[in-house]
Amino acid sequence: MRCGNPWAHQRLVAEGLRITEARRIILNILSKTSKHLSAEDIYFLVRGINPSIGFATVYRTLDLLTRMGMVQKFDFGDGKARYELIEGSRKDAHHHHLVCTKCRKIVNYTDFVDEEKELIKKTEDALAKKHRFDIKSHIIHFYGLCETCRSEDKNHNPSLGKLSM
Amino acid sequence: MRCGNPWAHQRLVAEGLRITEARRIILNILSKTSKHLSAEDIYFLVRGINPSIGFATVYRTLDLLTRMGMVQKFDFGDGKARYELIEGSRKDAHHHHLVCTKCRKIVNYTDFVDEEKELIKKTEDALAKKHRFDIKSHIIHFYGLCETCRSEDKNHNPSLGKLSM
DNA sequence: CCCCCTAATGATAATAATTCTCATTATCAT
DNA sequence: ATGATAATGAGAATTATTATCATTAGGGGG
Ligand SMILES: [Mn+2]
Ligand SMILES: [Mn+2]
Ligand SMILES: [Zn+2]
Ligand SMILES: [Zn+2]
Repeated sequence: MRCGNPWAHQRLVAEGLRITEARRIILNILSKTSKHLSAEDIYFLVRGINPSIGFATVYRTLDLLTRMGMVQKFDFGDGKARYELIEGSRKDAHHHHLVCTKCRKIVNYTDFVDEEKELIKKTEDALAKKHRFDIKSHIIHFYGLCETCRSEDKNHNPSLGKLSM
Repeated sequence: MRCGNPWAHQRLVAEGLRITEARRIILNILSKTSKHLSAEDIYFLVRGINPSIGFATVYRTLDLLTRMGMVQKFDFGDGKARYELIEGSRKDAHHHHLVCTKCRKIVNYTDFVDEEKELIKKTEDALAKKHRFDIKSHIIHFYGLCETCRSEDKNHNPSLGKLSM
């Protein structure tokens, strides 16, 4: 059972879980992208490789990997969840997000993580002590308008746009 | 048209929107709590005050207030959105969240915002410049186990619990 | 205070994402 | 290779949220 991802393979085996084709394919897809794929996105990519794999299995697998802590599930404000493999499998490190509220573009950023990392760590420790939490992870999202959407807005901007119902 | 919230009242009027009973009630509910209410939670509270108000109006109002920037919509990982009034109406300031992934308890924290605020600001500025974004808001969530859930876990913890499918 | 325009609403149907069910299949320890 | 059973595929079911549309009520002008 050749698997492109020895790290992920081991984690599954360590939990007594089986290495199935669906899991292999999904892990491969996730490890090859830095995009933020929805379950449906992943389903279509999976079915391009093996059309016999079902949608439910994609959901089940994403949920499993999320519960195992190998995948992080995000909500960026459109109706659907997005998934991303966590460091350990892909080599690029933990990062935060910049989200355009208009066109839904998502930017991963790892800049400034030096200072940021330090403060996050400090905050985590202090919060853990103060609120008696065992902190496992965090999510940091900045929301705004990307360059494109910002300039588009400058033109036709009647106060606040279509706000009424 | 007495309204418990002059600030909110003005914002609505300024946009040419009507001050309806549903809006008044919902704004009042939101301004009286620091909980993280779902649309359904709010619907039941609303109907305790005026049972003739419909669920759709609750959704519409929450969406309107969110688009106006008076309410922030959150996803804490359970299937439903949660809503919180933004500073300006309630007097307590912007805050971040600590979420227990087991019992779903949510803690608002405003501790450490001094250092945090500074870094957030710095990060925002740097990101705005680097990625040409006009940043409007951010969300910071820490996930982990609260004290209760942590100690419960210590007892019966077969490796990783019910992980399989 | 009354009228009128129309934004806003209530009831309910419709959507869309996600989860569940159950018969069948495939993984893997033996 | 075989058996126990974890995992799957297909599709039904569930659930949160949104759309539709006839009716109501907010509020400016008289
Ligand atoms: Mn990312
Ligand atoms: Mn909060
Ligand atoms: Zn954009
Ligand atoms: Zn807890």
